Amino acid sequence: MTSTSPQPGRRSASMKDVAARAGVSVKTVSNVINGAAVGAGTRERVQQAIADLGYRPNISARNLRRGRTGILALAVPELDQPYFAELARLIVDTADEHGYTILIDQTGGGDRREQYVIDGMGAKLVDGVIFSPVAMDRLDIARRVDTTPLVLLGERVSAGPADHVAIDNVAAARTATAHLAGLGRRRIAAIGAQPDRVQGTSHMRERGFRAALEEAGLPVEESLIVPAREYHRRDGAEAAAYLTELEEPPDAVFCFNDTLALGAMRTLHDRGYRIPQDVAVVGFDDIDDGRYNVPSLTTVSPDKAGIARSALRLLLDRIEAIDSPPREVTVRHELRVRESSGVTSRRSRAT
Amino acid sequence: MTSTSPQPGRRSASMKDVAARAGVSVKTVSNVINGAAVGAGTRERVQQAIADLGYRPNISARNLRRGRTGILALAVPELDQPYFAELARLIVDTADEHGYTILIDQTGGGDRREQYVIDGMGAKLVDGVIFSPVAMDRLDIARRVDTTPLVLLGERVSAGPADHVAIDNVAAARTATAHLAGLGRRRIAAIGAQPDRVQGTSHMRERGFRAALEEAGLPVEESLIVPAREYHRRDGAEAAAYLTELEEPPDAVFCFNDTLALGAMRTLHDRGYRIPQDVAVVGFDDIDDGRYNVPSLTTVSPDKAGIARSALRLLLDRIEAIDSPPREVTVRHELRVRESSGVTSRRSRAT
DNA sequence: TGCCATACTTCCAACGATGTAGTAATCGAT
DNA sequence: ATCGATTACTACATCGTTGGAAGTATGGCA
Repeated sequence: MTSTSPQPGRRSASMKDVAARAGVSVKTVSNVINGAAVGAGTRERVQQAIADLGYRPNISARNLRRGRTGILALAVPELDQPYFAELARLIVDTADEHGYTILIDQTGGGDRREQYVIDGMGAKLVDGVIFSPVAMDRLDIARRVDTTPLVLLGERVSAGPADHVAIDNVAAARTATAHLAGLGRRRIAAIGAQPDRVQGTSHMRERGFRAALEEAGLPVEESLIVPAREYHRRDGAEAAAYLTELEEPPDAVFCFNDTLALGAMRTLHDRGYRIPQDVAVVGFDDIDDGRYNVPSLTTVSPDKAGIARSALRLLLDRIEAIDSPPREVTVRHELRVRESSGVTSRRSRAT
Repeated sequence: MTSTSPQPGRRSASMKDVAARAGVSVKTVSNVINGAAVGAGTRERVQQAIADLGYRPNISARNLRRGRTGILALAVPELDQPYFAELARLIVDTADEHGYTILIDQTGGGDRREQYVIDGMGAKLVDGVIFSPVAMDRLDIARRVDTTPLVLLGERVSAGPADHVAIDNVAAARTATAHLAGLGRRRIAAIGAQPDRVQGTSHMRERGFRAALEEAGLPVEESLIVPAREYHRRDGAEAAAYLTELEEPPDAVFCFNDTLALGAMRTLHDRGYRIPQDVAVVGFDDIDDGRYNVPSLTTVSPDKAGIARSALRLLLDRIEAIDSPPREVTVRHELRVRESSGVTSRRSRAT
């Protein structure tokens, strides 16, 4: 350690300072940093100078020159939805492996902020965007003029206008509902419909739900399909309250996500229903909460790590080859049967 | 809308293109964008050209010139810890109000990534950092040479080397423990100790716990103070398993965060303990999950919005006045008593 | 010894925006 | 009509970095 004080003034060291100290040209310093061919002795001296001065490259300048920033945006509606929090974690980690940093944008699911996202986030700041839309539909995205590479998450829009990663929501919802029907349940409710949206995840899950009922020979009773404005516990709790007040309450509920299910189970419990004996409950997303809840929650488990990996791969590919046709990736999912629709052994360990 | 096609080639429009189209100099375009004095007619023309070309400023270039980026980093250990997810949401929203964008860095609580954070995140990319440390202690932070403004979250280090926002963890833990003692509990356990750390949140909470026991005239039994490596549900579940296997299990547990508590409650339930009759449980953080859990979780509720606001204010102040002495902000907290330590009326609504 | 390939290194011009200095036009006051 | 002040704009240098062209040793080979 021959280090001297890192910097005399406020301004931090630039390549010029390093070059002066090492007695070489600026470009040579650049070459050392970028691993280009440099003589061993020179390299040594330059690295010493870098250490002495505490030099760190200025990203803005580098990006200006290179035309890219090394930053990718992840735009999700709400970070405190466990599903998005878990997904964000995986995406941040995966991006890190590829040398990218993730900038998280929280849209709140509103038009204005989502429009802002597909318009390229106000400035040339990110090299690409992974976007989980709520308000924007296929048309909005097809109309976009911005050229920032974009990957869509979650809403399965066939032959969409952009790269897209999703699970087969219809099939997943059908499996979940069929599971309930297979248990002998006959009045199966759904929580999480969003009738005001024409497309979107909720719509897919509702379609799968209806299809499964028909396949099982059960009537589709509209009063058992309960809308939920947001997908928070509160909304699930309210929907369940409504269901218990029906003349003939359901004996099973398929919730379009886990937080709805957790909220619903809370209300069901408060009103004296036993789960799963009186009402079986199935959720969607497989968040950590559901595993440890009492009772633990049966749920559709999407391959979140697979979503993160695929989204990043699509995005990085597009950054390199911007004109290739849009691709669709469907990630696998599976049904995890737990206590809320199965056995309730007291001593069963959470899975 | 007199807009023509946004861009012919791949390269997106720069100020030069806008200037050419509007028939003015580049600087005039810059002035229009930055709100400097420009004639009404000229402004009009320039704005039209901006719209026509779909021009958006290049952040890298602007930053290179201005020396700031408009980006703040938020470094937290894990995004899928609900506490951090909820906090991140608030911080993102608050920063947005101030015209800043938040770049989220997930440290995983490890040395390497945390060191990277206090070293300024590898390059001059962000204007400031809000950092919730796990591995780094006071000394590491005092030693840092990087000058990027830094605000620390969560770990109360008196007269620390940097701006700092926290709640009074000792007092909060004491209140929580006193609450349990006040219910007549005599064998009060704690989950979440981290003996290998000298400082940090866990340490503060343990101190408060011990203090409360002494004040209540209860013996401090070391076997009832259970460590937890991480603060996930799994760790809470394991710790609770250990506690139930003691000769004389506890009649109350204070968990150092809510996810530990939720995991612990799951195990307690599995092993036939009734909550709160057999074991009362108190958590820390007031995450949304705890409100809807069965039973709902008594917890220490820190003013998260206050933390977000204070952290941002401190950071923005420091960005402007880098040399002022470090400040400490203590945010208020309160105990939210719910079912896990109180009444368990079946029909009680979640709060 | 002379010539050339090889291996480093330097010089210069960008990247896109903004600050400073300077010029042209306009205005009011004399 | 003249001056100074003000306004509206332009030209140019600059931020820190990298790509490419050009330059300079070094060593090999005839």
